[in-house]
Formats: sequence, structure tokens, C-alpha cells
Amino acid sequence: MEFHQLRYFVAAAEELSVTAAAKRLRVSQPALSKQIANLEEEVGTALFDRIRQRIHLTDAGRSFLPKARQILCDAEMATQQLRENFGHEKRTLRLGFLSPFLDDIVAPAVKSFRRQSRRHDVALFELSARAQLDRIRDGELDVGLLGNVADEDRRHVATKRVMRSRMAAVLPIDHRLAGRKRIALSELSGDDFVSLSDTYFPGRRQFLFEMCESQGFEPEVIEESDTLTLMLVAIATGSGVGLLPEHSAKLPHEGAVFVPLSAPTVHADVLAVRRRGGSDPSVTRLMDHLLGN
Amino acid sequence: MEFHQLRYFVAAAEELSVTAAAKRLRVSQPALSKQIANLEEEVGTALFDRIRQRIHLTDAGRSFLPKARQILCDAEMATQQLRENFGHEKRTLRLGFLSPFLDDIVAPAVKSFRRQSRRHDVALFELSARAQLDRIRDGELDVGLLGNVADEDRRHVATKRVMRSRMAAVLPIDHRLAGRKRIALSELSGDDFVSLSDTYFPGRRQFLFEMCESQGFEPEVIEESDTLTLMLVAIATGSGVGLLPEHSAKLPHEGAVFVPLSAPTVHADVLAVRRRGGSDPSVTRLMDHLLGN
DNA sequence: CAAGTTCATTCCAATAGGTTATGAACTAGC
DNA sequence: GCTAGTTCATAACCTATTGGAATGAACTTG
Repeated sequence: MEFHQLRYFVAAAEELSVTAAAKRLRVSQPALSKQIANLEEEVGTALFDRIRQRIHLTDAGRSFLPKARQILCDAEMATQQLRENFGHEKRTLRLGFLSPFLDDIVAPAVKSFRRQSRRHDVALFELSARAQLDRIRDGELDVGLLGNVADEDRRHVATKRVMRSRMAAVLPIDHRLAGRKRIALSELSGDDFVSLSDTYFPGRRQFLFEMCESQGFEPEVIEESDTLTLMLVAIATGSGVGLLPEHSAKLPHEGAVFVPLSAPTVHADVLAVRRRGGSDPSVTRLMDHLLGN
Repeated sequence: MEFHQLRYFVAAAEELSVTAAAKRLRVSQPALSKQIANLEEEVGTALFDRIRQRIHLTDAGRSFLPKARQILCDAEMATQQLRENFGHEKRTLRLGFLSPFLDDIVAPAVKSFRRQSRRHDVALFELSARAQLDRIRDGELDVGLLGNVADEDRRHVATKRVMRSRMAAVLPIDHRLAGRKRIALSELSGDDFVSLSDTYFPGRRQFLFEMCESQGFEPEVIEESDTLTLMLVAIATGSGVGLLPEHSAKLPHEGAVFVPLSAPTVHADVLAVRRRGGSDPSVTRLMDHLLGN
């Protein structure tokens, strides 16, 4: 396994296209094709399905993607820290985020931050909530952008709310309620539920249970996904229904539909997170930009 | 940065010798020399001091070493998981440990486990307690071997005590009490203390405070180290005194001496840790071997 | 002071990754 | 249903990097 193989794999998984990934990385398409094949051979499994001129992630590929991202992030963060702490290079702020927030929150905030303070650079890392919290705790990430935070993590981090997003039901497209404009949570009391795993999204599972209990039923959680994308895939393929903030509809979700919840109107927070006790003013400024200032 | 550079760096740091590391990795000495030089150039800092025919880790190198190990571990664990879950390869048990336990506990346990059950392989990973707990929580590590565990982590893991080790005072060699056979903890009430950081060794700091408070004083913690080795270096260079289990004397600690504590006789646990709720029988068997069965 | 360390440098050979060109499979538009 | 235009894979070739052997420079040791 080599770092460039991981980079190639991640790019191809993001673009869902070898040629597009090759273009983005400014290498030739065969180079990418071959390196991915090498990687697949080494790990002993296909990471992509090649059907009908398109590539799709296999289950193996989907489970590998967040790990590959983490490894690449850790490597980059480690070199940055060395350069900054011992090589006297200018400070780079490291910002982690969940994919749905990239366009709406991260991109504009980083743009305005960069305009205002030329002296600092910002590096972006797409990571799960769990991975972000761990890295903030360890001082490798300066700011994270994620959903609800479990109590046990509040010991390490300080949070500020960036925005709230209404919770919506996510249904397979052929679900009996998929055509509705809005539905009440109680209408789903008999359905099978797909949730996010507690390991990757601390607190989310509990949040789901609390919502349902307030409507007088206990959800039957039949599957737990490690990423938002995996959860949407699970729902689209009929494993069950789920609850997600409306902004998650940003993600591709073919075969699944988002239906706003009429009652109860529950909001999920989007939080900017930093290490508790830190006082770096540039981190504070970056957080302000995320809050819209 | 390339994986083989990280491997070379870790080996050289462990052997504190380029030639020895080259021998272990079965490559020529110049190859290693050059790759490390390349890595140093990329991160913009020297990782080793070359003085008088010997190499020593610089501060930068010391802070980089655990991260390099983590990145290598994560990469290996990820490929193993892919091979096992999707490539139908035989299960490899992944065992993490702190360096002082390698000779006394890990090596004999793994040896006897391998003899008994040929069907399973064991992979070893030297990681900080914090890193082990994270990876056990995420299902990437099957068993960890570490010191005391903080309450917040007990949510995720189940523990069994492997052994107890008496706590000892660690003093600079020129300390006024360094020649003593044994000392009482209260005799250190006026000294500056070096402790282990809570991020890498959850619970240890609190443990130190509790011990001292039971003797009627509050320790003045003047420095926090991220690794056992760093802590020993800090003590040896005169930052202060520390408290460590006696088995940590296994580590090289030139310039520092371990003096048993006469009162109070406090024991630190060595714990074998697995994921809460897991029921893999081979993991149970490996734990049994660690417990000496 | 000589012999034996250790790490760095030089030079050459082998390998691995990159590029261009081409092929095979499929989609889309007429 | 055919052509034009995709997309990904393969083949042939090139070059850049890595590793190895030999050598040099600095230091320790007997």
C-alpha cells in the first residue's frame, strides 16, 4: 500500500469516475487505473464494481474509504505539525468537516477567512464526527464541523452552534409515504429503522431513540451504518427508514427521498468544535467565520 | 512521505542505529540513510541528531514517532480488515500494547497462543494507551494491553487485570533521594512533577493526584509528556520527578533511577482490554493467554 | 596508532510508476 | 442499428526513484 494509491482511490471514489479523478489529480487515466488495480490486488478484494462503463464502490470499498481518508489526513497533519512546531513554517489551520457541510458552510467560511487573514492557511479534511473529535482531542485538528456531540466528548471540546437543521424522514422511493409532503414521526412507528453507528457518530443513535420515545414508540433499529452515504444506500436498497437533518439531502441519494417531519419539529444542531481550553486567536477567528461573521 | 520511509524511520528510532535498522529490515544501510534524509527534507526538520557516530531522536523525531507508528498500524489494520471481511482470508488477531510489556507479557503470551491455536495469527502493534482504546472502540484492534483506564472509556471496553505492579518514584540521577533504597511518597511533596498527558494516557494524571492527595499534598505538575520515553527523558534532564509502575524500568532510562515507594504501597494495574460486547472466542482465548493461562 | 565502528556519499543497476497509444465494451443520437 | 463518443483496461515504452556495492569521513577502542 502506498500513499498515492490511497489518494487515487479516494479521488476515484469521490468522482465515481477514473477519468475524472485522473483529471483532478493531473495524471493520466491509465496510471490511476493501474494503481487502483494494484491496491485491490494487495488488499485481496475489489474496491470498485466495474459495470457498464461506470465504477461504483463495492461494500469493501465503502468500508475502506473513510479509513483511507483518515490515514491520508493523519499523514498530512503530522507533517504539518512538524513543519510548524520545529521547522518554523507559518501556521496552517486544520479544519475537519462532514461532507454535507462542504458547500454551504465550509467553502464560504474558508473563502472569507482567507480574504481577511492572509497570514494563515486553512487545510480541509473530510472526516467522520468520531474521527474529528479524536483528532481535536489530540491537537491534530483545530476545528471540527459536525452534528450533535455526546456528553462524554464535551469534556474535551468546546462547541458553538453554526446552524440548526430540521430533522427529516428518509424513505426508500417506493415507501408508502414517499409521496407525502410531510409526515408525522409517529407514522413510522411500525417501520424498520436504519441508524448511524455510535462509533462513527457519537450520540446520534441516542438522539433517534429520544425522538421516537417522545412520540410513544421505540424504533426497531435493524441496521447501523458507518457513514452518511452508507446509510443513504441502506435506505435506498430497502433496509428501512431513517431520520437525518434536512441538509443531508445535499448528498447524492438516488432511491431515497427526504420528507420533512410535521410533528414533532425537531432540530439537529450543526456545531463548530474546538479543543477545550485552547486560546489561539486565529482558531477563534476561523470559528467566527464559520458562524457567519 | 511514503510508507517505507515511515517504516525506516520507526526502525531506526527503535534501534537508535541506522545499520541495525537496515539489518532488521534487510535492506542496505545507505538505502535507509537516504530515505530518512528524504523524509527529513520533506517535513522540514531533522528527526535525528547525528552526533559522534550515533543517532538520537530530536524533539521533532520524538513527537513524530508515535504518529508514524499509528499511521503504519492503521494502514495495516485496514488492509487486514479488508482481507478478512471481504477476501475470506483467515482471521488475524490484532493486539496492541505499551512498549514495557513486550518482553514480559506479550511475547510469552503470543508464543503460547500460537502454539495452541495454529489457525489464528496474531499481529502486534505498539501504540499509546489512548490510541489503543480508540482503535478497540472502532473495532480495528481486538485486544489492548495498557495501564489504568479512565471511567469514560469503560463504556466501550471490558477489562481484565493481567498483573499489578508497584508504583515507584522516578528521579533524576543527581536527585537528593536518588541513592535511597526506598522512599515515602510524602518526601517528594515539595518537588516538581512530570506526568503523562491525559490525551495519551487517560486517567494517569488523575491517578497521580489521588496518590499524592492521600499523602496530604498536591503535586506541582510542571510538565506533561506524551510517551513513557519522553517522560523518562524529561526526568533525566531534570524537569522534575515522576511516578511510574516498576515495570516501566524495562525501558531505557539513562540519567533516571527508579526507587520503590515504601509508603503508601500503591499498585498500578496492567489491564487486558477488549471491546465491550464482543464475543469472538479466539479473542477470549488470546486474553486468557495474556492472563497467564 | 591501527583496527573497527558508524553514518554519509557516490555511482550503477533494477524496479516501479508515469505517459502515450490502442483496444474492448458500452451509451447515445441519428 | 450504425456511428460517434463515452469509459475503463491493456500494452509498450520511458524515466525517475529506489536499492545495492563500494568508498569516504568521523569517531571509538584497544
